[in-house]
Amino acid sequence: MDQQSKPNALYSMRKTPTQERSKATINAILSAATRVLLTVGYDKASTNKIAELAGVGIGSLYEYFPGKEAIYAEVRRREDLRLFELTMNHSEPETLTELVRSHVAIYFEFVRSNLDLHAALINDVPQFAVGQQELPFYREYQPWATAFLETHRSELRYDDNIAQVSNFITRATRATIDNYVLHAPEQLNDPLIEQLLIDLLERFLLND
Amino acid sequence: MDQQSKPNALYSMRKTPTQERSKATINAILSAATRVLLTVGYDKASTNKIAELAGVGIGSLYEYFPGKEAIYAEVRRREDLRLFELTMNHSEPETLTELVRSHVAIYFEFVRSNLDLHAALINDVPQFAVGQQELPFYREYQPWATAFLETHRSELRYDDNIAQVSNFITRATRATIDNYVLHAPEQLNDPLIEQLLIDLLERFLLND
DNA sequence: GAATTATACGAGTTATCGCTCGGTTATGGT
DNA sequence: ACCATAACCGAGCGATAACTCGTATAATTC
Repeated sequence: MDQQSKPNALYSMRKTPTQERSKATINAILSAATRVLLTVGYDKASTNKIAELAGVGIGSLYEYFPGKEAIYAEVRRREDLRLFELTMNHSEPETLTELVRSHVAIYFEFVRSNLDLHAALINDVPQFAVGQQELPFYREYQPWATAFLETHRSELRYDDNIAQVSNFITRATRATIDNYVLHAPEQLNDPLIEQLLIDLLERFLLND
Repeated sequence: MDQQSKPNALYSMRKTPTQERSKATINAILSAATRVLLTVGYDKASTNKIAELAGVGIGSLYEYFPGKEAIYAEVRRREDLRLFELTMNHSEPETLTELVRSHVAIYFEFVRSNLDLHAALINDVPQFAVGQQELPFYREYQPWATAFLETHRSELRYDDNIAQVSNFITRATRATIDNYVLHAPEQLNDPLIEQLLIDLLERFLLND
């Protein structure tokens, strides 16, 4: 009864900060964690190292995070949130073609703008699938995209199972680009790849 | 001059075994490593634990592997090789449609047959992209697939950049299925998903 | 069957890690 | 001005990790 029994206590924060300086501390920790990840990798990153680089006492680190997993879960969550906002703040697309093109382009630009970090997040940082709350992007974007497809039903080849189709193309898009980030980052600058992906999605979706 | 200066000494084996019993030892280590991965995860897997479960002295383990990374690189390599053999030992496809269908089906079956292991390999085990030799599948399958597409050029929508197109669809296929393995494993049993992927690829490739 | 080489072993050394705990310092409310 | 509490601190403990090295045993060679 004494210990916290939240289901995913391992991956969420401990205290919720109220004052400004504590938020600054948390940011310093997350920023240092990012730098450590890029220099020594997830495996050799330690809470001590992160705290030291952040200029923060190790005790303070444990005030806010139960461990290294939670820190990197938060780094990932914030990046994911950033992607979501980039995607949604863009001008509302009118047509399906517009949707596909702009969202693919946004994700390409997103990973290109900080390639090393995203490669490290995809490759090194475990995703704690079990018990962790879903990432913002999948949780928020998915219903939105499904609704969009619904309103464009007439143009679609698949007018059934729209939710699953929407899910499928979201996954395929992100997964394919992530694969290039990891295994062939140099090709991300080749416009052909982006063109191929857009083609792939349009041909699949559109009732030509 | 004394120390080995192989570029990727970290991820390859030390001694190459000649006798039968040493091969058995290596197999025991790899098998134990797999079991440890599935029970405690990559992070908490240790060489000591692996050796103990394998019924092998810790000294013996270090005769063959420079560390935990190398062990899991080898586990991954062998699984990848198995996939390659499954794919290539299948009856030679005649048409593009046949190629797409059978290879997609083979990969679906491959991951379904040992879901936990593949999820762990994808999620937990770093891929040591830098300095590590490419995996067998990508190295061997890719040229073969490209050649196949070349001989079916007439049916293709893209008759240019065939190598890149071949590369692209291979990556997209694997990446998409892997994404389901990680984030929505239950849907792998839904025939709709497999159908969507086949559709996606055929529409993209074929000059209808 | 002796010499050589390959294989196996595991106690022990060294390093680092995660994390606590007792305590100090800063902030905001009243 | 005072107090409650939020934030910060870091020495140090216990656990566990990676990895070595001297030694013992099995296999192979000639």
